[in-house]
Amino acid sequence: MGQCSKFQKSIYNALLKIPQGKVTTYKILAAHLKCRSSRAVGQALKRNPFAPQIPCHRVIASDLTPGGFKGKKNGAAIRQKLKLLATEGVKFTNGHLAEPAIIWRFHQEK
DNA sequence: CACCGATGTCCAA
DNA sequence: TTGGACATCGGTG
Repeated sequence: MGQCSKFQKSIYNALLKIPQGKVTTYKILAAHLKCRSSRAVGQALKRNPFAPQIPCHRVIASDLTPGGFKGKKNGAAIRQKLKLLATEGVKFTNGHLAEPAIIWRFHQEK
């Protein structure tokens, strides 16, 4: 972790607060970090050297599509992401999140 | 549906 | 120190 910037530490710390079975979005996460660019968050996650110990797979896009995983926006990596999420009880149907109600918003801390 | 600009951060030269 | 590249988003045509 010594190689990580404060920004990345904040991201990883926030990720660890997401309960199993819930997901958040790049935008929500960015807002929680007081960062106006969700893109910056996505780039940090791509660089995440600790996947999947740090649950970067619990972050999806705002339109409820899976987003990316392991640097890829589609392909085997995404299938693995969906599989991981399925293991945690998060289901996707027809390419989008089945139950938007499980989206984790940081405002309630529990 | 496709394109484009705004936005914060990281990395290589 | 600087210029491009991003696991994005929202607006617009």
